[in-house]
Amino acid sequence: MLERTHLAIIHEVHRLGTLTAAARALNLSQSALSHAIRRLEQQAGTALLYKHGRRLRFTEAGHYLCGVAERLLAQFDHAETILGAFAAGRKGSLRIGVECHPCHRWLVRVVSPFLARWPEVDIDIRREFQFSGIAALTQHDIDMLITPDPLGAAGLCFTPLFGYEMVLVISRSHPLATQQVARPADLTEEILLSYPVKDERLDILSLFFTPAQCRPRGHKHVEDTEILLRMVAAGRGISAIPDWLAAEYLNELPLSTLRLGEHGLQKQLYIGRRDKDRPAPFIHCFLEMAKDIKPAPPRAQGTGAAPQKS
Amino acid sequence: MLERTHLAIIHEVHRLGTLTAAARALNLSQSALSHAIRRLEQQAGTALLYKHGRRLRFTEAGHYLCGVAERLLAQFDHAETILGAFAAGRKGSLRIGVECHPCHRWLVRVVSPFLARWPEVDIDIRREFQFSGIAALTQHDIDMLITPDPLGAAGLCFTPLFGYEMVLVISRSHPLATQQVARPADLTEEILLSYPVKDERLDILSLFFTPAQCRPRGHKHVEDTEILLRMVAAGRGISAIPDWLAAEYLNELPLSTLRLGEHGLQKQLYIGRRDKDRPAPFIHCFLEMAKDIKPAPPRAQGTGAAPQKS
DNA sequence: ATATAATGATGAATTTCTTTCATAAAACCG
DNA sequence: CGGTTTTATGAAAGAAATTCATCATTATAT
Repeated sequence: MLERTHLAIIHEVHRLGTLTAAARALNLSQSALSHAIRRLEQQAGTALLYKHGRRLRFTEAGHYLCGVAERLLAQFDHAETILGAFAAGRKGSLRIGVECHPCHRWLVRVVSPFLARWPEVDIDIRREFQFSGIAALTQHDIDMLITPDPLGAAGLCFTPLFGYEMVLVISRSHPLATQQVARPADLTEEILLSYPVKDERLDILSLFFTPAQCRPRGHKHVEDTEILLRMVAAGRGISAIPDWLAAEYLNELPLSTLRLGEHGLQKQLYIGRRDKDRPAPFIHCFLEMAKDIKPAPPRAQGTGAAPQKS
Repeated sequence: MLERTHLAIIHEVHRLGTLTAAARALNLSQSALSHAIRRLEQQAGTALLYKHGRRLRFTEAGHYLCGVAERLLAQFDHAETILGAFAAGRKGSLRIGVECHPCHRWLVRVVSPFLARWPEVDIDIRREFQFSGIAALTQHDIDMLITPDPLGAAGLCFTPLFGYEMVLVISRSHPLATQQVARPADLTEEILLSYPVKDERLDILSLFFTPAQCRPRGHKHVEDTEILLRMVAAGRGISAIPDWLAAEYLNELPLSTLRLGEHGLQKQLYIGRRDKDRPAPFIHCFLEMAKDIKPAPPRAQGTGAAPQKS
């Protein structure tokens, strides 16, 4: 079997001209190389070197192997370099699961500086999970999960990122626009617009309507935040989004925000990872950077995570 | 050090899913693979596999190595195939030295069928040598030498190919054209046209003029046979070429041929090779094919090697 | 020419590395 | 739960590579 060591020997003999020099370069004895070449020749069934004077010359087969050696050794070296980058934690991939649809804009602001700092790390953001984000994290389908619902699961740990309040957004021309607080009973004739997520994962349903044992008249899924809010502004429905996201659009669109119930629908965003396996350094770094970046965009600095009253 | 065996193990584990199956495929025990992977991981400084249930899954680094393995193993396999072709004597290169300028046309007729029969053998024909063809053969610069002058040298053996006679070619309108035999003294006013070869390698000089202690009036070098003979036909000079080569042109050009001296200048073409190293099968084959093909071209079949009388 | 240095080849002894064996631990399945 | 499948591990055995000592050959210098 042709091995890497054989290629290394062939290569050094070619480079340095003599067995003795090649042996020095490889930290081996001349005898070791001589034996190794002889073994290889026997296995290959063909001579690779022949004596010319007291030097060695390559046969055709040997010359061919020389070329192979040069190419393959370079690939081995490269592979080991990359492996070293993996080992040093410089290289890797970070698969981030996001169970919080409107978080996209915030996430982009975390990811950009991260990618600059870790040029060898690939980021992959996933929003769809076969079962749940928690399961995906446990099963190594993702490496981090950003979620407002840190369901306890063995081997996972969650770090809080920031608190926020889910607020109701309605058109500024809506009859309720003058109110501060919305109650479920006020909204039974409305069309609810939401991201395309299962009902049980919509807080406005599970934490607002369902406890009051009522539902909105209709429910439509909208993928894009911008479109969703334009539909709300046009009076085509109502929606519930984080306060900081609403703040971004209040100047641009004719919208009003109302608190959902007496105390508001307070939420907290968490970032979770597997506790068991010692995380790569860049995972730690991502966590730190995520904690530092608040949801408010730069132009609205100072708004912070404080609930936004309508 | 990353070795081929490591790549093979990684590859099989990836292909078959379990260590046990991979071990079967590699004719090793499951334990051997487990130890080998563990050693590799320690050297690399990073995990490559981790347990998921009772199966194994690849880490990112492991996945990367998987890709490397696929590429490199294919290259190893290919290299071994080629090496096998070298060993079996199917592949190689045949560097043929030719010390007989006019032999080119004959050589082409040997090489063509040879190349068809040995598709993996490269042929290289060389006419220029640093010192001599014999030296080139001895020093492994060429593998075979076609020469009319088989100077004995240790470790070489020569096989006769065919005999021929060097004949004088002159214009049909030359005063001597009616003669059968030319003598040196008849030609002292002529211009000798020859291939660009050192004087001592020109038989007409060393074996015809010099013994008679005379020389032609002039001597010019011409590279191409066709041009050389057209110049002769035009009365611009005389030349000496093999009888079989002259025969090819007698119908096309107004030439006459004369015997050089009483008994003619009889020559024999030999093919030489190094005796010491057991030759590759295709070298043997080339030798056999060369022996079978006579200098007369197909359209003049039957002329054979018999000396051609003018 | 002859001595000297350089180089490769070789066989036996040694060392190192790999592989196996036996067994444990964990996980899946009915 | 018990049986089966799968990986992990330590010790022993086996295989393979390496070294040591030495010889043969060739080139170089005296």
